[in-house]
Amino acid sequence: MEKKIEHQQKEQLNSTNTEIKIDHQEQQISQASSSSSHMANLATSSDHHLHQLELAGNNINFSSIFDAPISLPFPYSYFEDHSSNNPNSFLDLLRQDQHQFASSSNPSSFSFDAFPLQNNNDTNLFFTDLPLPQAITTKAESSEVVNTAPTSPNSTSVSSSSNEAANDNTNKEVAVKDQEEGDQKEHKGTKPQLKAKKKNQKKAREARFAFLTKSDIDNLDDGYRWRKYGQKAVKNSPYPRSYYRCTTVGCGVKKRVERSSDDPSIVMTTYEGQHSHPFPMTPRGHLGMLTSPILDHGATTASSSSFSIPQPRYLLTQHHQPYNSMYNTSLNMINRSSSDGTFINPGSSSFPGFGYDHMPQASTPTTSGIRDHGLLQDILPSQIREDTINTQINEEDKK
DNA sequence: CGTGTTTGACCTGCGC
DNA sequence: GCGCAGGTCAAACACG
Repeated sequence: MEKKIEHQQKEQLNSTNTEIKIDHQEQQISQASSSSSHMANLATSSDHHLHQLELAGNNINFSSIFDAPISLPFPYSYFEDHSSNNPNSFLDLLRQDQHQFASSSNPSSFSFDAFPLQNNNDTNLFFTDLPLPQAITTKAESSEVVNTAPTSPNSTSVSSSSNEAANDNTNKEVAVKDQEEGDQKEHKGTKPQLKAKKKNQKKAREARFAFLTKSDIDNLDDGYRWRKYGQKAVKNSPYPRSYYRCTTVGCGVKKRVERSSDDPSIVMTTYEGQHSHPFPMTPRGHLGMLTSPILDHGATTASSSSFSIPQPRYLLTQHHQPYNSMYNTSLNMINRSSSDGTFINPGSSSFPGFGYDHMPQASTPTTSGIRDHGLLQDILPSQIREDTINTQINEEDKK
Protein backbone atom coordinates (compact mmCIF):
# COMPACT_ATOMS: atom_id res chain seq x y z
CA MET A 1 0.00 0.00 0.00
CA GLU A 2 2.57 2.49 1.01
CA LYS A 3 4.85 1.39 -1.74
CA LYS A 4 2.09 1.83 -4.19
CA ILE A 5 1.49 5.32 -3.00
CA GLU A 6 5.11 6.13 -3.06
CA HIS A 7 5.41 4.82 -6.54
CA GLN A 8 2.50 6.82 -7.73
CA GLN A 9 3.76 9.94 -6.14
CA LYS A 10 7.11 9.44 -7.74
CA GLU A 11 5.33 9.23 -11.01
CA GLN A 12 3.74 12.48 -10.23
CA LEU A 13 7.05 14.06 -9.63
CA ASN A 14 8.35 12.79 -12.87
CA SER A 15 5.42 13.61 -15.02
CA THR A 16 4.45 16.94 -13.63
CA ASN A 17 5.93 19.91 -11.99
CA THR A 18 4.31 18.87 -8.85
CA GLU A 19 6.64 19.08 -5.97
CA ILE A 20 5.70 16.88 -3.15
CA LYS A 21 7.24 16.15 0.11
CA ILE A 22 6.18 12.91 1.60
CA ASP A 23 7.46 13.42 5.06
CA HIS A 24 4.24 12.68 6.76
CA GLN A 25 2.80 10.31 4.34
CA GLU A 26 2.64 7.51 6.81
CA GLN A 27 0.87 9.69 9.25
CA GLN A 28 -1.57 10.70 6.63
CA ILE A 29 -2.24 7.16 5.81
CA SER A 30 -3.06 6.35 9.34
CA GLN A 31 -5.15 9.43 9.70
CA ALA A 32 -6.80 8.87 6.43
CA SER A 33 -7.96 5.66 7.93
CA SER A 34 -8.60 2.51 6.07
CA SER A 35 -9.61 3.57 2.66
CA SER A 36 -6.81 2.60 0.41
CA SER A 37 -8.69 3.75 -2.59
CA HIS A 38 -8.69 7.19 -1.17
CA MET A 39 -5.01 7.20 -1.04
CA ALA A 40 -5.01 6.07 -4.58
CA ASN A 41 -7.11 9.04 -5.36
CA LEU A 42 -4.62 11.21 -3.72
CA ALA A 43 -1.80 9.62 -5.51
CA THR A 44 -3.31 10.20 -8.88
CA SER A 45 -4.68 13.54 -8.14
CA SER A 46 -1.95 15.62 -9.61
CA ASP A 47 -1.53 13.92 -12.87
CA HIS A 48 -3.42 16.50 -14.77
CA HIS A 49 -2.10 19.52 -13.09
CA LEU A 50 1.04 21.47 -13.18
CA HIS A 51 0.62 23.23 -9.95
CA GLN A 52 3.29 22.86 -7.48
CA LEU A 53 2.31 21.11 -4.37
CA GLU A 54 3.95 20.26 -1.21
CA LEU A 55 3.19 18.06 1.63
CA ALA A 56 3.64 20.60 4.27
CA GLY A 57 3.68 18.09 7.01
CA ASN A 58 1.88 20.38 9.29
CA ASN A 59 -0.68 18.84 11.46
CA ILE A 60 -2.97 21.71 11.80
CA ASN A 61 -5.59 21.05 14.29
CA PHE A 62 -8.95 22.18 13.20
CA SER A 63 -10.77 20.29 15.80
CA SER A 64 -12.43 23.42 16.94
CA ILE A 65 -14.04 23.69 13.61
CA PHE A 66 -15.36 20.25 13.41
CA ASP A 67 -17.37 18.30 15.77
CA ALA A 68 -15.03 15.42 15.83
CA PRO A 69 -11.64 16.22 17.23
CA ILE A 70 -9.15 15.65 14.54
CA SER A 71 -5.66 16.54 13.79
CA LEU A 72 -5.81 17.39 10.21
CA PRO A 73 -2.87 16.47 8.13
CA PHE A 74 -2.03 19.29 5.94
CA PRO A 75 -0.52 17.84 2.92
CA TYR A 76 -0.90 20.40 0.25
CA SER A 77 -0.14 23.96 -0.22
CA TYR A 78 0.51 25.98 -3.24
CA PHE A 79 3.77 27.63 -3.76
CA GLU A 80 2.04 29.71 -6.26
CA ASP A 81 0.63 31.86 -3.63
CA HIS A 82 -2.32 34.01 -4.20
CA SER A 83 -1.51 37.54 -3.43
CA SER A 84 -3.95 39.60 -1.53
CA ASN A 85 -3.45 42.21 -4.17
CA ASN A 86 -4.69 39.96 -6.80
CA PRO A 87 -8.02 41.34 -7.82
CA ASN A 88 -8.98 38.22 -9.62
CA SER A 89 -11.84 36.35 -8.29
CA PHE A 90 -11.62 32.74 -7.58
CA LEU A 91 -13.45 32.01 -10.73
CA ASP A 92 -11.19 34.21 -12.71
CA LEU A 93 -8.40 32.04 -11.62
CA LEU A 94 -10.33 29.01 -12.53
CA ARG A 95 -10.87 30.38 -15.93
CA GLN A 96 -7.22 31.05 -16.31
CA ASP A 97 -6.46 27.59 -15.29
CA GLN A 98 -8.90 26.27 -17.70
CA HIS A 99 -6.96 27.93 -20.45
CA GLN A 100 -3.82 26.61 -19.05
CA PHE A 101 -5.17 23.13 -19.20
CA ALA A 102 -7.02 23.60 -22.38
CA SER A 103 -5.29 20.61 -23.79
CA SER A 104 -7.26 18.40 -21.55
CA SER A 105 -9.16 15.85 -23.50
CA ASN A 106 -12.20 16.64 -21.54
CA PRO A 107 -12.35 20.31 -20.83
CA SER A 108 -15.58 20.07 -19.00
CA SER A 109 -14.11 17.65 -16.64
CA PHE A 110 -11.41 19.90 -15.56
CA SER A 111 -11.84 22.38 -12.87
CA PHE A 112 -11.63 21.02 -9.48
CA ASP A 113 -10.35 17.89 -7.98
CA ALA A 114 -11.43 16.68 -4.67
CA PHE A 115 -10.28 13.47 -3.21
CA PRO A 116 -12.02 12.29 -0.17
CA LEU A 117 -9.89 10.61 2.35
CA GLN A 118 -11.67 9.05 5.12
CA ASN A 119 -10.29 10.47 8.24
CA ASN A 120 -12.34 8.96 10.94
CA ASN A 121 -15.87 8.03 11.61
CA ASP A 122 -17.04 11.57 11.77
CA THR A 123 -15.14 13.36 9.16
CA ASN A 124 -14.18 13.02 5.60
CA LEU A 125 -10.95 14.45 4.58
CA PHE A 126 -10.56 15.97 1.20
CA PHE A 127 -7.29 16.49 -0.39
CA THR A 128 -7.66 18.65 -3.34
CA ASP A 129 -5.43 19.58 -6.11
CA LEU A 130 -7.33 22.61 -6.99
CA PRO A 131 -6.35 24.36 -10.14
CA LEU A 132 -6.10 27.57 -8.32
CA PRO A 133 -3.51 29.02 -6.14
CA GLN A 134 -5.60 29.37 -3.07
CA ALA A 135 -6.83 25.93 -2.78
CA ILE A 136 -4.88 23.26 -1.15
CA THR A 137 -6.96 20.96 0.86
CA THR A 138 -10.53 20.27 1.41
CA LYS A 139 -12.17 18.41 4.12
CA ALA A 140 -15.66 17.15 4.22
CA GLU A 141 -17.46 16.90 7.40
CA SER A 142 -20.17 14.43 7.41
CA SER A 143 -23.35 14.69 9.20
CA GLU A 144 -23.53 13.15 12.53
CA VAL A 145 -26.11 10.80 11.24
CA VAL A 146 -24.15 7.90 10.06
CA ASN A 147 -25.29 5.43 7.55
CA THR A 148 -23.25 2.39 8.20
CA ALA A 149 -24.67 0.38 5.41
CA PRO A 150 -22.05 -0.30 2.82
CA THR A 151 -22.76 1.27 -0.45
CA SER A 152 -21.75 -0.11 -3.70
CA PRO A 153 -19.76 2.22 -5.83
CA ASN A 154 -22.14 1.56 -8.62
CA SER A 155 -25.17 1.86 -6.54
CA THR A 156 -27.82 4.04 -8.00
CA SER A 157 -30.53 3.21 -5.61
CA VAL A 158 -29.13 4.87 -2.59
CA SER A 159 -29.12 8.30 -3.96
CA SER A 160 -32.73 9.13 -4.30
CA SER A 161 -33.75 7.45 -1.13
CA SER A 162 -30.97 9.03 0.76
CA ASN A 163 -31.90 12.30 -0.75
CA GLU A 164 -35.29 11.90 0.64
CA ALA A 165 -33.86 10.86 3.91
CA ALA A 166 -31.68 13.87 4.00
CA ASN A 167 -34.52 16.01 3.01
CA ASP A 168 -36.65 14.49 5.63
CA ASN A 169 -34.03 15.14 8.17
CA THR A 170 -33.79 18.68 7.13
CA ASN A 171 -37.47 19.15 7.21
CA LYS A 172 -37.72 17.45 10.51
CA GLU A 173 -35.06 19.64 11.84
CA VAL A 174 -36.94 22.70 10.82
CA ALA A 175 -40.12 21.25 12.13
CA VAL A 176 -38.53 20.44 15.43
CA LYS A 177 -37.13 23.89 15.68
CA ASP A 178 -40.44 25.48 14.93
CA GLN A 179 -42.07 23.20 17.39
CA GLU A 180 -39.52 24.14 19.96
CA GLU A 181 -40.08 27.78 19.45
CA GLY A 182 -43.72 27.24 20.03
CA ASP A 183 -43.02 25.18 23.06
CA GLN A 184 -40.72 27.74 24.47
CA LYS A 185 -43.33 30.36 24.09
CA GLU A 186 -46.15 28.30 25.39
CA HIS A 187 -44.53 25.94 27.84
CA LYS A 188 -41.64 27.39 29.62
CA GLY A 189 -40.37 24.83 32.03
CA THR A 190 -40.13 21.70 29.97
CA LYS A 191 -36.43 21.90 29.82
CA PRO A 192 -35.73 18.18 29.88
CA GLN A 193 -37.92 17.70 26.87
CA LEU A 194 -36.40 20.63 25.13
CA LYS A 195 -32.98 19.35 25.88
CA ALA A 196 -33.85 15.99 24.47
CA LYS A 197 -35.18 17.65 21.39
CA LYS A 198 -32.09 19.72 21.12
CA LYS A 199 -29.98 16.67 21.18
CA ASN A 200 -32.07 15.01 18.56
CA GLN A 201 -31.94 18.15 16.57
CA LYS A 202 -28.22 18.26 16.75
CA LYS A 203 -27.97 14.75 15.49
CA ALA A 204 -29.94 15.75 12.46
CA ARG A 205 -27.83 18.77 11.86
CA GLU A 206 -26.95 19.70 8.35
CA ALA A 207 -23.88 18.12 6.95
CA ARG A 208 -20.90 20.30 6.60
CA PHE A 209 -18.15 20.49 4.16
CA ALA A 210 -14.97 22.27 4.84
CA PHE A 211 -12.31 23.57 2.56
CA LEU A 212 -8.83 24.58 3.33
CA THR A 213 -7.42 27.07 0.98
CA LYS A 214 -4.17 28.82 0.86
CA SER A 215 -4.81 32.41 0.24
CA ASP A 216 -4.23 35.82 1.61
CA ILE A 217 -7.78 36.54 0.74
CA ASP A 218 -10.57 35.46 2.96
CA ASN A 219 -13.35 36.71 0.85
CA LEU A 220 -13.13 35.18 -2.52
CA ASP A 221 -15.86 34.72 -4.99
CA ASP A 222 -17.79 31.54 -5.07
CA GLY A 223 -20.63 33.08 -6.97
CA TYR A 224 -23.14 33.11 -4.20
CA ARG A 225 -24.09 36.05 -2.15
CA TRP A 226 -23.29 35.91 1.49
CA ARG A 227 -24.18 38.11 4.34
CA LYS A 228 -21.99 38.21 7.35
CA TYR A 229 -23.95 37.78 10.49
CA GLY A 230 -21.33 37.30 13.08
CA GLN A 231 -17.74 37.15 13.98
CA LYS A 232 -16.18 35.47 16.93
CA ALA A 233 -12.76 35.20 18.34
CA VAL A 234 -11.53 31.67 18.23
CA LYS A 235 -9.82 30.17 21.16
CA ASN A 236 -6.11 29.64 20.67
CA SER A 237 -6.20 31.57 17.49
CA PRO A 238 -5.44 35.20 16.84
CA TYR A 239 -7.78 35.14 13.93
CA PRO A 240 -11.51 35.53 14.27
CA ARG A 241 -14.06 33.27 12.74
CA SER A 242 -16.61 34.87 10.51
CA TYR A 243 -20.11 33.59 10.01
CA TYR A 244 -21.92 34.04 6.75
CA ARG A 245 -25.34 33.16 5.54
CA CYS A 246 -26.61 32.90 2.00
CA THR A 247 -28.63 36.00 1.28
CA THR A 248 -31.13 34.23 -0.89
CA VAL A 249 -34.50 34.13 0.74
CA GLY A 250 -35.27 30.74 2.10
CA CYS A 251 -31.78 29.46 1.63
CA GLY A 252 -30.28 28.50 4.92
CA VAL A 253 -26.80 27.74 3.78
CA LYS A 254 -24.16 29.03 6.10
CA LYS A 255 -20.48 29.17 5.97
CA ARG A 256 -17.78 29.88 8.45
CA VAL A 257 -14.50 31.34 7.45
CA GLU A 258 -11.46 31.39 9.58
CA ARG A 259 -7.77 31.51 9.20
CA SER A 260 -5.47 28.92 10.57
CA SER A 261 -3.51 30.02 13.56
CA ASP A 262 -0.71 27.71 12.59
CA ASP A 263 -0.47 28.91 9.07
CA PRO A 264 -2.08 32.29 8.53
CA SER A 265 -2.00 31.74 4.83
CA ILE A 266 -4.52 28.98 5.26
CA VAL A 267 -8.15 29.86 5.15
CA MET A 268 -10.67 27.34 6.25
CA THR A 269 -14.22 27.61 5.08
CA THR A 270 -16.94 25.36 6.32
CA TYR A 271 -20.18 25.16 4.44
CA GLU A 272 -23.30 23.99 6.12
CA GLY A 273 -26.41 23.08 4.25
CA GLN A 274 -27.18 23.12 0.62
CA HIS A 275 -28.42 25.95 -1.48
CA SER A 276 -32.09 25.62 -2.20
CA HIS A 277 -31.96 27.85 -5.21
CA PRO A 278 -30.29 27.99 -8.56
CA PHE A 279 -26.93 29.48 -8.95
CA PRO A 280 -27.29 33.24 -8.87
CA MET A 281 -27.76 35.01 -12.11
CA THR A 282 -24.95 37.24 -13.09
CA PRO A 283 -25.49 40.87 -13.98
CA ARG A 284 -24.90 39.89 -17.53
CA GLY A 285 -28.00 37.85 -17.44
CA HIS A 286 -26.84 34.34 -17.67
CA LEU A 287 -26.31 31.62 -15.26
CA GLY A 288 -22.94 31.36 -13.78
CA MET A 289 -21.31 28.03 -14.17
CA LEU A 290 -24.09 26.81 -16.27
CA THR A 291 -22.11 24.04 -17.71
CA SER A 292 -19.08 24.19 -15.61
CA PRO A 293 -18.07 25.98 -12.51
CA ILE A 294 -15.23 27.49 -14.35
CA LEU A 295 -16.95 28.81 -17.36
CA ASP A 296 -18.22 31.90 -15.80
CA HIS A 297 -17.35 34.20 -13.04
CA GLY A 298 -20.76 33.60 -11.70
CA ALA A 299 -20.22 36.37 -9.30
CA THR A 300 -22.93 38.74 -8.62
CA THR A 301 -21.38 38.97 -5.29
CA ALA A 302 -21.50 42.46 -4.15
CA SER A 303 -20.52 41.14 -0.81
CA SER A 304 -16.91 40.86 -0.07
CA SER A 305 -17.51 37.83 1.93
CA SER A 306 -17.64 35.17 -0.66
CA PHE A 307 -15.38 32.31 -0.31
CA SER A 308 -12.91 30.96 -2.68
CA ILE A 309 -14.14 27.71 -3.90
CA PRO A 310 -16.12 27.25 -6.99
CA GLN A 311 -19.66 26.37 -6.39
CA PRO A 312 -19.00 23.07 -7.79
CA ARG A 313 -21.73 20.92 -8.89
CA TYR A 314 -18.89 18.70 -8.22
CA LEU A 315 -20.36 16.23 -6.14
CA LEU A 316 -19.87 12.73 -7.05
CA THR A 317 -22.76 10.87 -8.38
CA GLN A 318 -23.22 7.89 -6.33
CA HIS A 319 -23.34 5.49 -9.16
CA HIS A 320 -19.85 6.52 -9.90
CA GLN A 321 -19.05 6.86 -6.34
CA PRO A 322 -15.82 5.05 -5.73
CA TYR A 323 -15.82 5.81 -2.11
CA ASN A 324 -16.85 3.96 0.89
CA SER A 325 -20.02 4.04 2.82
CA MET A 326 -18.87 6.73 5.10
CA TYR A 327 -18.31 9.03 2.25
CA ASN A 328 -21.57 8.10 0.75
CA THR A 329 -23.18 8.86 3.99
CA SER A 330 -21.75 12.26 3.93
CA LEU A 331 -22.98 12.85 0.49
CA ASN A 332 -26.33 11.45 1.22
CA MET A 333 -26.85 13.70 4.10
CA ILE A 334 -26.12 16.76 2.15
CA ASN A 335 -27.93 15.72 -0.91
CA ARG A 336 -31.23 17.31 -0.43
CA SER A 337 -34.06 17.57 -2.77
CA SER A 338 -36.57 20.26 -2.56
CA SER A 339 -40.03 19.52 -1.43
CA ASP A 340 -41.72 20.50 -4.62
CA GLY A 341 -39.49 18.39 -6.75
CA THR A 342 -37.72 21.33 -8.23
CA PHE A 343 -34.02 21.06 -8.54
CA ILE A 344 -34.02 17.44 -7.82
CA ASN A 345 -31.47 15.44 -9.60
CA PRO A 346 -31.83 11.90 -8.46
CA GLY A 347 -28.64 10.05 -8.51
CA SER A 348 -26.70 13.19 -8.12
CA SER A 349 -25.71 14.93 -5.03
CA SER A 350 -23.71 17.89 -4.10
CA PHE A 351 -21.63 19.11 -1.34
CA PRO A 352 -23.42 21.38 0.96
CA GLY A 353 -23.21 24.90 -0.07
CA PHE A 354 -21.67 24.12 -3.30
CA GLY A 355 -23.83 25.30 -5.73
CA TYR A 356 -26.30 23.87 -7.62
CA ASP A 357 -25.85 20.72 -9.35
CA HIS A 358 -29.15 20.62 -11.01
CA MET A 359 -28.75 22.96 -13.87
CA PRO A 360 -30.62 21.37 -16.70
CA GLN A 361 -27.87 21.73 -19.20
CA ALA A 362 -25.26 20.80 -16.78
CA SER A 363 -26.77 17.47 -16.12
CA THR A 364 -27.59 16.66 -19.68
CA PRO A 365 -24.93 14.55 -21.24
CA THR A 366 -26.03 15.20 -24.73
CA THR A 367 -25.40 18.87 -24.56
CA SER A 368 -21.73 18.39 -24.26
CA GLY A 369 -21.39 15.11 -25.98
CA ILE A 370 -19.55 13.97 -22.94
CA ARG A 371 -20.71 11.18 -20.85
CA ASP A 372 -22.31 12.53 -17.79
CA HIS A 373 -20.45 11.50 -14.74
CA GLY A 374 -22.62 13.68 -12.68
CA LEU A 375 -20.75 16.04 -10.52
CA LEU A 376 -17.81 13.81 -10.56
CA GLN A 377 -16.87 15.14 -13.90
CA ASP A 378 -16.53 18.53 -12.43
CA ILE A 379 -14.14 17.21 -9.92
CA LEU A 380 -12.07 14.66 -11.60
CA PRO A 381 -10.60 14.56 -14.99
CA SER A 382 -11.94 11.54 -16.72
CA GLN A 383 -8.67 9.72 -16.54
CA ILE A 384 -8.50 10.16 -12.84
CA ARG A 385 -12.03 9.03 -12.42
CA GLU A 386 -11.32 5.91 -14.34
CA ASP A 387 -8.18 5.32 -12.39
CA THR A 388 -9.99 5.90 -9.19
CA ILE A 389 -12.83 3.62 -10.01
CA ASN A 390 -10.50 0.97 -11.28
CA THR A 391 -8.45 1.27 -8.19
CA GLN A 392 -11.52 0.89 -6.11
CA ILE A 393 -12.57 -2.14 -8.04
CA ASN A 394 -9.15 -3.65 -7.71
CA GLU A 395 -9.17 -3.05 -4.01
CA GLU A 396 -12.48 -4.73 -3.71
CA ASP A 397 -11.35 -7.60 -5.82
CA LYS A 398 -8.46 -8.14 -3.49
CA LYS A 399 -10.89 -8.50 -0.68
C1' DC B 1 -32.61 53.79 0.55
C1' DG B 2 -31.01 49.22 0.04
C1' DT B 3 -27.45 46.21 1.16
C1' DG B 4 -23.81 44.59 3.75
C1' DT B 5 -20.58 44.88 7.90
C1' DT B 6 -19.47 45.46 12.68
C1' DT B 7 -19.88 44.27 17.28
C1' DG B 8 -21.69 43.63 21.88
C1' DA B 9 -25.21 40.90 23.93
C1' DC B 10 -27.44 36.83 24.27
C1' DC B 11 -28.28 31.83 23.78
C1' DT B 12 -26.84 27.09 23.83
C1' DG B 13 -24.12 22.98 24.53
C1' DC B 14 -20.72 20.83 27.03
C1' DG B 15 -17.25 19.61 30.39
C1' DC B 16 -16.00 19.85 35.08
C1' DG C 1 -24.54 24.77 38.90
C1' DC C 2 -20.92 27.19 36.82
C1' DG C 3 -17.85 28.72 33.42
C1' DC C 4 -16.25 28.50 28.86
C1' DA C 5 -16.53 28.52 23.99
C1' DG C 6 -19.16 28.40 19.87
C1' DG C 7 -22.96 30.23 17.46
C1' DT C 8 -26.58 33.71 16.58
C1' DC C 9 -29.11 38.02 16.95
C1' DA C 10 -29.88 42.65 16.07
C1' DA C 11 -28.97 47.54 16.49
C1' DA C 12 -25.82 50.73 14.80
C1' DC C 13 -23.10 51.97 11.24
C1' DA C 14 -20.88 52.36 6.48
C1' DC C 15 -21.20 52.61 1.72
C1' DG C 16 -22.74 53.20 -3.03
